[in-house]
Amino acid sequence: MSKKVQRNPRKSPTQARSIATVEVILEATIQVLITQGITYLTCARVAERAGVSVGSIYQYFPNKQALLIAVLNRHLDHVADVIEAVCEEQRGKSLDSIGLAVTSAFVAVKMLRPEVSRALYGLPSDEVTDSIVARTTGRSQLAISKLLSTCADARFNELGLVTSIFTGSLIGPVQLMVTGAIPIERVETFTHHLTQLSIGYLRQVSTPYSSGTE
Amino acid sequence: MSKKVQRNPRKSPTQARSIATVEVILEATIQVLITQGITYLTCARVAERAGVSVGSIYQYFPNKQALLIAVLNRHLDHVADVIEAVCEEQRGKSLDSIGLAVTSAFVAVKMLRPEVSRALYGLPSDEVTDSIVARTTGRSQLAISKLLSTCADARFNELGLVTSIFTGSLIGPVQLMVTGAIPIERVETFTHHLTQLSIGYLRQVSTPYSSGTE
Amino acid sequence: MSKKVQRNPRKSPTQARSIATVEVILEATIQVLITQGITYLTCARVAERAGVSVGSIYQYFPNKQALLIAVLNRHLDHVADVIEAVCEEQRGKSLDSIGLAVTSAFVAVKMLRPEVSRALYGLPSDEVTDSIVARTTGRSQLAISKLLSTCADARFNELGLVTSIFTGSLIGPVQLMVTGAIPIERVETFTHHLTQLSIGYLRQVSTPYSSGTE
Amino acid sequence: MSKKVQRNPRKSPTQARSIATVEVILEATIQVLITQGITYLTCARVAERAGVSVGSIYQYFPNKQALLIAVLNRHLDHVADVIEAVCEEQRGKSLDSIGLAVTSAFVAVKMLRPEVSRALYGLPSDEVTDSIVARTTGRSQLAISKLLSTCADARFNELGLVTSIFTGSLIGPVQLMVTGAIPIERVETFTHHLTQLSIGYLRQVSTPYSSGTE
DNA sequence: CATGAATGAGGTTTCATTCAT
DNA sequence: TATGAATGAAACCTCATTCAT
Repeated sequence: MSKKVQRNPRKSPTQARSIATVEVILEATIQVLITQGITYLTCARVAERAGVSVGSIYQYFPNKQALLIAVLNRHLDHVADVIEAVCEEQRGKSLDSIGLAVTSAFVAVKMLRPEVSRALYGLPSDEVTDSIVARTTGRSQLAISKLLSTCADARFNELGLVTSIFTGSLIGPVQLMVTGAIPIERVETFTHHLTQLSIGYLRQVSTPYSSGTE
Repeated sequence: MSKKVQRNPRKSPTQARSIATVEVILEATIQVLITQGITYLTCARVAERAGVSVGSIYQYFPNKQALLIAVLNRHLDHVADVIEAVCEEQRGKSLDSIGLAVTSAFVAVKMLRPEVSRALYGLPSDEVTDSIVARTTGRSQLAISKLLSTCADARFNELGLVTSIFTGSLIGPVQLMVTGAIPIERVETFTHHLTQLSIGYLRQVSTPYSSGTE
Repeated sequence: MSKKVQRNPRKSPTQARSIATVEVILEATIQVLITQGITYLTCARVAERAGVSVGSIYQYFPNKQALLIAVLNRHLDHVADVIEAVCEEQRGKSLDSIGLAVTSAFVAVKMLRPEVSRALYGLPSDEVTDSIVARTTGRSQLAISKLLSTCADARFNELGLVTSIFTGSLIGPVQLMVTGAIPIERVETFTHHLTQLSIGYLRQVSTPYSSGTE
Repeated sequence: MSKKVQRNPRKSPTQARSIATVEVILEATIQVLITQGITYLTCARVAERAGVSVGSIYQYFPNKQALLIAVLNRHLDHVADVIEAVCEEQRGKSLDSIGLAVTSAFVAVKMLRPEVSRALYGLPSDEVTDSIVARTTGRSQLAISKLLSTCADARFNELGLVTSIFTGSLIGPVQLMVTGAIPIERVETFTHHLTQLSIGYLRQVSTPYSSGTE
């Protein structure tokens, strides 16, 4: 962890066995993170959980941090992928439609494997993790920002700030849910409220607009 | 060195010095956290920064974890104190007043020393830190929940969920600001937007109500 | 060994206990080197031999290589010290006197603890050890070079080359003796021969010279 | 891939290829030694440099140490071969002729590939390498010793010691040259001086002798 | 009480060697 | 035979914690 920061996997896994091993290692990392926490995330434990030897970890990852980076990248890239997809799909739709779609998508993707989301939220921040978060958050915000500017029935000043607050406002509540502070059975109501939160906000900070007729 | 021949001090000087030392150590912990990050938070570094010996840390704290606990408790308790105070002050006021006051107070207290807030957000979560966060979040939510039920012009169903989402929705954006993702110079506009976010939400999920007529 | 090359001891040992510990560690390093060889020179073994814990080694040496560097520096600096001293003492003397004195001094200092000399000759060369050898060899050669130019009864062209070959010619035979290839009981005869070797050479490559009268 | 259908090769091609592979591996070992040093001499690096797989190394060498042994043996055996040859050729010649021939031969063979000589000088000594050095040095010394006893114009007491010092005195200066401490451009002058060194010595420790008269 | 030297468990990482394909 | 993925023993190094001074 740290000092010599190297980010690339040592060997690009070309063979089938290699790919499987990498997969197994990454999943084991997540499982250790979920069940024991970052404090107990050691190479030995990951290897044991993965059913491989420590050496195999180092065949594919230059150091322990690289494992975390890989896991985090995967998860957050997936989130950004989903957000980008929904943004693409919502181009030119109404404010209400956009608010609902983005909010639902975000909740859904984070609740797909809530323990994973939770474990990754709990990671200690450092320069590397921060930069990954910044990169993927950037992707989402860019997509959302572009989407908002295509909104059929609203125009936004302060587009950057609005996007930040919009996305930011989803994070906190979702964090409360993945950590169990809000009971998971209430996802439906929760999502409904969150949608109202975002739509309410977007309405407040936009000027209504009718594209064609008026 | 010399025999301790000191009588009748107002406060036991020992104790006064102790308190000062504890203070120095805690502040050093925060500084190391801010400047080097949790990865580099070692007892030796804290001692050096504090200008005391490692041994002295163990005079006042049973172990390293206790340092973090103390720092986190202090910070979050302070936040909860501020929230409780504002809740007390806002009893019976209007929804708009409450939304504005709570939001502003939260932003203000987190932005008092943004680097500290940032450093503490970045702490790895484990059972201990989670329980501290839960406890202090609980305090705030309880106060807010009670406050909302005194609101002069609105009534809330789902009070628990509303409180959770209300407070949760503040956390994300504030995190973006303390991490610098939203420029700090824009606190004013930011607070304004955040207020609109919360008030907008609270309106959506409440039923209007006029205390007088009925 | 290698990569992060750091050369300074972490802590300058000020207290008596510290100095003693450093001494014990250095001597243990030499002993392990002598009895087991560089292949088996591990921090654990040094610590065990020194009767301290591994941690104590790292209190005073940033890494394993630093241990070797310290030991090598000490030994070679001592050799250079001795050579410099004898050179000082021989200023202006005759070629025969100089040849005898320098040769004897070199043999004597290397044979003081032949096992140590042997162990250090056997160290794998790398950039760091090479630079230490270069530095201390440089000291000796500079001193000898200056000395030769004060010789009462001879003048040298090619002073640099002569100095190199003169000193170089001592190294090989001495190495044979410290490694046991030449029996140690024969030091006397050995030194005598070596003296003849050097004096013979110096005569061949110098022009006789009488300082005053002629 | 395709079935091996190859019949009646002159030499078993397998064997021919084997020999080539061994050669490639040994040369790769030398190259890694020269360019990276013993610290970085790993089987993986040798394999990469040789353009074969790690497994192939183990096809031909039982372990890593065997690689080094093979390389060292080859080099030092070649040196001994050359010395033996020159000794054979010089039988019965004069002291001057012998001194010149042996010295020149030694310098020449070590300077054939100075980087190789240098790299091998830098090997850490252990029982195995020491025994190889001892064996090959022994061969040279035996040859030289026999040669000296055939010298046309000189007789030596202490033949063993003289041989040791004679050969030993060549090693040091040559080491200075292969390491670059003496500039390589000066080989000519260097060899001349070294010859004077050895001849001078041999004269000093011998009694002149004229084969004819008695 | 304060100090900081000493400890050693535990984590990270390397790499010679094996073996299924 | 050749390959290179997998192994795991063993080395390095850190740092929370203790304790003699």
